[in-house]
Amino acid sequence: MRDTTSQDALPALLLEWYDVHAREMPWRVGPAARKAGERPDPYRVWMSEIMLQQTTVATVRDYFQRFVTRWPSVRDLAAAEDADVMGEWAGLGYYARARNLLKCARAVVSEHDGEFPADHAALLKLPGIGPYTAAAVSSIAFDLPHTVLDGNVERVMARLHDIHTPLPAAKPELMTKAEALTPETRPGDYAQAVMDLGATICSPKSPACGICPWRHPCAARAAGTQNELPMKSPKKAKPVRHGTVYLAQRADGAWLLETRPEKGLLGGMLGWPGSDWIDTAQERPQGPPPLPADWTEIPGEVRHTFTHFHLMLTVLTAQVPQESEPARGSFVRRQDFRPSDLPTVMRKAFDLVTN
DNA sequence: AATTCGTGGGT
DNA sequence: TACCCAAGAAT
Repeated sequence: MRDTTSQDALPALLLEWYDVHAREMPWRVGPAARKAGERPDPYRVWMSEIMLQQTTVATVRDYFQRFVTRWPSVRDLAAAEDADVMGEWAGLGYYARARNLLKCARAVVSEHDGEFPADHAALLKLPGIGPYTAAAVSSIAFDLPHTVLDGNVERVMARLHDIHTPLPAAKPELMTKAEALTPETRPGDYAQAVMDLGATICSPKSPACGICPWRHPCAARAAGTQNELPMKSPKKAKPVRHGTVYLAQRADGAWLLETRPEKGLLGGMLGWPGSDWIDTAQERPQGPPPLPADWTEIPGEVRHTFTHFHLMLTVLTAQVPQESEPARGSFVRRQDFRPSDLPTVMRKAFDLVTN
């Protein structure tokens, strides 16, 4: 039997589902409380959206709690030291987000009197806020009818309309479809509802079509193509790169660390001095050590995969005298050093040396 | 417009 | 093991 659901009925169907099945999150005001007039704190909504970029909810929860506990307001965050914010972000990845997080907080204080603008265009101008996040903050925090297009919405729209154009080429078309469905009433709940649907029902693998509020109007389900959508352009293979890092410990126990340059991989993060990382060289790149010492190679190596390459790191370590003068980096006393301040690949090197 | 930018968990 | 995937932005 052909579906007779009107397109106009889709938002209401989804909101009805969301009223019952909304996921609970520390930054979210649930549908019942929102109906009672409660609004989420724009600072917390913004913080969560930045953290959630390409990152799972499960991973974000703990980071979010630590950040808002340590910096409860945008003014607190704007006043923070760069190194403290980068250290707290360590392990979450995509470190440009942390650098822009600080820039954005400071811009909100200096240019917007410490209040996030509700205006979509004004949000777009802030560091680290792109089309998705501007729509998410304006809709979720201010209940304005803007359309979020994230990976969930792309998948839901591709299936709902049985669109076979591969991503990312399909994005404009998917955005048009998503905009056509965005309601004027409860746009904030609707935005969160589509994403919840994509995360819990219309999942990438084995979607639970039988319990989906949109199962009747879904074109992919009718065609049986839901498991193949969305189509994606083939991705390139990852090359292997090699490098060397040097872990020097001073007589008093201090470790030799350096803050990486602002731009590029792991920009602004703490790390061990070392060589450049280069593609499959026959000989391992060693570079010059940060200071002359009796360097010992640690058996085994650090293997780590980034977004676009695999890395194999040789780890060298040395005990050096108290009066050492390194050519690079500076010694950090043990009580000032938390391994959790390191990005994961650097923490792996530390673990290899200390375990 | 194609690349660059992390990480952990699931399969 | 290897690949996929997650509330993308900047360049």
